Amino acid sequence: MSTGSLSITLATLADPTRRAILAQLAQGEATVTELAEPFEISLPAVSKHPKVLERAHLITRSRDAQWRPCCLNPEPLKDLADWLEHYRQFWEHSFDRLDEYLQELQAQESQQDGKD
Amino acid sequence: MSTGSLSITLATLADPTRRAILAQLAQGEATVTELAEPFEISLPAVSKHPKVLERAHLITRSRDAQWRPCCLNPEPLKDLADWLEHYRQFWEHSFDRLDEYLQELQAQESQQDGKD
DNA sequence: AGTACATTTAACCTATTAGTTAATTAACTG
DNA sequence: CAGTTAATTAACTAATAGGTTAAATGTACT
Repeated sequence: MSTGSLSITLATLADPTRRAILAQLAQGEATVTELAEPFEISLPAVSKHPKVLERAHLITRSRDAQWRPCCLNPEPLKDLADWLEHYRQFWEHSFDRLDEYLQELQAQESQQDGKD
Repeated sequence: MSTGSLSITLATLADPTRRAILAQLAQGEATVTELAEPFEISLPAVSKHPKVLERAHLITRSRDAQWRPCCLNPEPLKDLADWLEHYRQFWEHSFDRLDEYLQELQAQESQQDGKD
């Protein structure tokens, strides 16, 4: 995956309204008006978000008469997850390292206890 | 984790320079000058990124004389990974579901074949 | 004290973003 | 065909981001 599309994915997901829209679409397809319902902002404001999500390939849209149902597309999320995997070791092993450190500390203290 | 900090994490990661810096820090601590080395932009421009990364808690910084070594902090990445998990089913089961759907379709057709 | 190095701050510029209201397009319905 | 509903476009605004160059700060070395 290109650096560029990862940047676009992340920038698109950075907006909480868009993440809320994605969460709603995780429950199934929805039209713009349906998506707009939970928000207090104007309809044109909401309407811009599917466009942004579509440009980032996070959703796809079809046409059903005057409705434009939106559908979640998980591929960019998978790409993001793949990128994140490179860093997993850093959060998974940090407890181990803390643990190691504490054990080391205890070992030193025990040595001192023996000495004094 | 709050919606706000996820937004900050994502917005911070959306910049490719900052992701490159994180990748560099995955190899170990580095100073601003060291971090700047691979980039063509000015030093003050680079210098702004650690500030942003620090605000997002993606790095921590210490002080060693006139150097300010940066160190990766994986917590926000873990939070992001946790958020992403909610969507994993969509990319992992998407083939399965297509498969299921096709099987369902075939089953219905078989029923109809039986009836008619 | 004076110089050199690492980093940041200040002041500025430009592009982009997310919102607004008003107007427009497109499709169905009576 | 007239009216209604769904969605978008247009024109504008305010805030923010990421870069620039020049100046300032902090620390070490001699």
